[in-house]
Amino acid sequence: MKYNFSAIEKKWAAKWLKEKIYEPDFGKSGNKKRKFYNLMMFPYPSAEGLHVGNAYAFIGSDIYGRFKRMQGYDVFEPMGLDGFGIHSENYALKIGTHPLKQSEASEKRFYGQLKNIGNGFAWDERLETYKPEYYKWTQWIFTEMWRNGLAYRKKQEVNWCPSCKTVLSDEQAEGGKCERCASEVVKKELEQWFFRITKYAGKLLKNLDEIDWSEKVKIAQRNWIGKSEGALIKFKVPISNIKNKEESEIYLEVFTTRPDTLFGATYMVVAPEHEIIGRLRDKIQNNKEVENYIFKSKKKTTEERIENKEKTGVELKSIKAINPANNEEIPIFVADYVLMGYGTGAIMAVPAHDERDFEFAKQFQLPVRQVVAEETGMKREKEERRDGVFVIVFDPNRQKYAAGRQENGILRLFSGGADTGENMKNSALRELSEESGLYDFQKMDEIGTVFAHYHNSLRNVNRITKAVSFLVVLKSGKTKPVKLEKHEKFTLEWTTAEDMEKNWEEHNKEGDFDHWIKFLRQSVGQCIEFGFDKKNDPERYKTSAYEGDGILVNSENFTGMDSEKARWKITEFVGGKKQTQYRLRDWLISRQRYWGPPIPMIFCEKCSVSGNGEQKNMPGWYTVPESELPVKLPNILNFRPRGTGESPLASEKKFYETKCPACGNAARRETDVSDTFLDSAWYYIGYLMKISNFKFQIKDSRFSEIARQWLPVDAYIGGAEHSVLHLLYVRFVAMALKDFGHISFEEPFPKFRAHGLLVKDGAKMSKSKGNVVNPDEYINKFGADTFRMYLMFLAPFECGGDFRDGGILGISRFLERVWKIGTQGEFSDSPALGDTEHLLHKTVKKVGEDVESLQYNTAISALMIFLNKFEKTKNRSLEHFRTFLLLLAPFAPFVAEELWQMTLGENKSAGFPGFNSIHKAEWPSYDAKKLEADYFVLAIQVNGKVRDEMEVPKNMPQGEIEKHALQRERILKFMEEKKPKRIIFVPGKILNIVL
RNA sequence: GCUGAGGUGGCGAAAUCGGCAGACGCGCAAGGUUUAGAACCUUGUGGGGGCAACCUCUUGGGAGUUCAAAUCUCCCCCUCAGCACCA
Repeated sequence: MKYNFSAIEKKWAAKWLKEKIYEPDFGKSGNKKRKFYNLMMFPYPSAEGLHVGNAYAFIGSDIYGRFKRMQGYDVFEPMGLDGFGIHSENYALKIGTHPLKQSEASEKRFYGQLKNIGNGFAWDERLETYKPEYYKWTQWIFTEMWRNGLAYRKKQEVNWCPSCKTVLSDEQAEGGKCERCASEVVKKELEQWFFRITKYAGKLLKNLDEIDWSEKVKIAQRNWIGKSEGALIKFKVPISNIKNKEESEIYLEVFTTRPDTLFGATYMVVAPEHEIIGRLRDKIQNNKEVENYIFKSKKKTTEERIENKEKTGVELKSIKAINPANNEEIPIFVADYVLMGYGTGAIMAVPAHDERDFEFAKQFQLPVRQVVAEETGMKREKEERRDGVFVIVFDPNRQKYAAGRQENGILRLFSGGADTGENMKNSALRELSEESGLYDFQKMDEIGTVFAHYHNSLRNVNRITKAVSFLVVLKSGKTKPVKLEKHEKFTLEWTTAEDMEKNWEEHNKEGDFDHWIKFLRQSVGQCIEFGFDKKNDPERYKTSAYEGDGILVNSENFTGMDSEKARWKITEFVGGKKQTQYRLRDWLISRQRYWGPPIPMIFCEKCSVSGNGEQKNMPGWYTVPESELPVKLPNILNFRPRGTGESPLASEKKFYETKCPACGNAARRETDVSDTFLDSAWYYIGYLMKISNFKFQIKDSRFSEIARQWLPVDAYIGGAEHSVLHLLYVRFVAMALKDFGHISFEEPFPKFRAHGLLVKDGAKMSKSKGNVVNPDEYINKFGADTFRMYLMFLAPFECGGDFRDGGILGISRFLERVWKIGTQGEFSDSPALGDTEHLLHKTVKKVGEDVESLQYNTAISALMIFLNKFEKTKNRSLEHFRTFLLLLAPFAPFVAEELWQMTLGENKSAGFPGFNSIHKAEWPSYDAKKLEADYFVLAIQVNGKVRDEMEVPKNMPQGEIEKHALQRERILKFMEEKKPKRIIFVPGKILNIVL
């Protein structure tokens, strides 16, 4: 009999559907099985048909579901179409049809394809997000958000996609490109609807620690939420010549994570959109220049901002701010490296300890004041506290640096203890002259301070030195006689920066020279910037800000304090307050498009004027009463996006004209539709409502009983590309619904796994490359079973795989062989057990464990290994084969079912009522005692190299094994008559004889 | 630049509480079968050396720990993915 996969697949698909073997036993009495909600991300029907990437994800998820079903769970594996939204609409526009008509075609096409991949879908519960009975509840969720203060309208600069002609959320405009069509996103000021997802930022972040998700998705969400802790600090901006006294006390508030660096704040920066600019317009001397700058920076596209990171800005002349720490007057700039959307839109700039501020300060020649000193070297016990100055000397004529060469070859910097009361600078110069004889200087600069831990070998003591460094540039190389103390034995030497660094690095045990290396590098950097050093590479010796923690300097009473401790102390000192800031912004929910659920809101002009409305701060706005939901999307002909910032519905008088629910006067419906991601933010609940064709309501007690039984989802599998889109929104909506009292859980997916990306010949599949795999083609040619197994055999499911045509033949051969052995193979009444039995038990264990951890590739390999052995077995056991079929069933459901039924034999009438599908059969178990054979092959090593192998009975004691091993000819040869020094024995694996 | 993942035969990949590297499959080669081809079956298949038994080298590169390293530690190189002035 030939393996006719298409006939087999057709037959069983129909039978399974008829017998409803994949329909769970919802809420029926007597259902004692544990439930298992196995969910996969439903597709959006935007293109020609089901993408092979979808098929890959669905098959991988289905294998897990089938495994769970065989383990005795009542598995619910629903499927539907996410057909509302821009992607489906864009596709309809592209091929020139109406989205409504297109959706009918897509349904046919997608469901047809989905039925061919061999998944155990519960088809009765399928749903489509664009059906009114579904989007009624999408709209209801919007009204609930509104009623609970989580939906609001606000005018704000938003992301606008000129190609899709609509606004986008931050999540959908990552990297300045539209998530859908990859067009450049521009900024536009528009009034829009938002969901207050930021209210849940803390919970969204915190719960991540408790849910079992792929780590990379958790990391992506953590980064996106972007928590940082810091302080809000107010800077006074004194304004003179103002008559109104209140007006003269203006404050500029900043958010900072480093209040400990406040004494180093030498200027401030506000974002171009900051309100203070408009407010002080008259007071800004150069307001024309400022306005010009603001205009230019607004015109910059995101791409320009990313590509050209050079800092630009303009000072707000004639107004100043007061640093509250030291009452110093500091300038204020407007610069677009400060973003309005984060913190307060204004910063205190600490160029010494922030890389961006440092860059800006260099460009505008603003003072850089160090206030945190790094600790270098290694902390030791019993350290002597010292103060010291260190000098780096550069001679522009020689283009070389000076150091003292000690007798032990180590170069040292000219240095000395800083005597109390003596001016640091003078002390440094005095030491330099005494030790080197140099005296003719043209420039001297303080480089910086560090706290250096090191061991002083001369005196054999450990030290912690507050080390201040200076750079001295010579006018000439003239010298006078040196005055050295007894212990100072060294001579002046001119050397290159590179040699000096190399010298220290060679001797740099435990970081003893770290501070000198740091001083040198910063000094060379300065010398290059001043134009003295013309030889060294500016890139290599680039100066930079120190952003780490350390010990405070130049900070009045806080000097000497740990920077971490000083954060809160200084905040307190200046009357600031602690603040937790998130990067996450509110979810922009409205879209100026046609194909989506109309936002169910009504605006009444009259109520707005008189200040009436459902929400105090938003007069004139009313929700559509629940009894009137859904607000149906009208079937209009002119559905093309306008690009005016308004939806096509805004031209439909019949649609938008309505009456105010409060006062009864003429009012206008909202004409924007909601974001597609809201449709998919609750679909896992929708599948359960579909049981009653949406007659259950989310608030319904009958529904909550079903929901209690079936939610949350037990296993969710999908693509990592939705890490911060769908997967964040869906968690937020669940949290909100829980707080409103509609559901009892706050995390909808306690377990989520991201599958890998399927590529073709090493490249991402894309239409432009023409390397898109059409699943139908392969299913027609090889059958769904082969196709499924091939996809899963490529690589670990969570890594993705590379689709190469050649490999599919391997699986095709494998299933042909399974078929052959099942239909033509002879089974014995008195089967030989032995090795085959051991291997079978091993295979049951391996396949079960691998499927549980989604390592399908190695599970399939184990099945192949078993088949290879089974083919060679003489008296085959039918029971063995049928156990093998059970293991194969999740991967190749059709052929496994066919052979299972075929080999049922007399069991066919063994009292099973109805249809006894393999997919409802029990997953086999293994006997731990039968996992191992009675003997094993031991590798014998001599000095770690394998030299021989020996068959050893399972229970032979170590002593006896050694005795045998040491008698073997090959081993004796490699031992060369030496005595073993040590023998290492790893049971079942290795015996290593060390000579 | 930052973060995450990764680098193993001609290819997809196995092996990670350190214990025989390359399982399984593709491809390739030889043989069988066939009028011929396809399909199928058998055997072989990391590199170098040797008629052979066998020896030797090999997990991106370099050092280290160990009886033993793809696996642990340090340094460096490369690839992919995500983020990108987040104060």
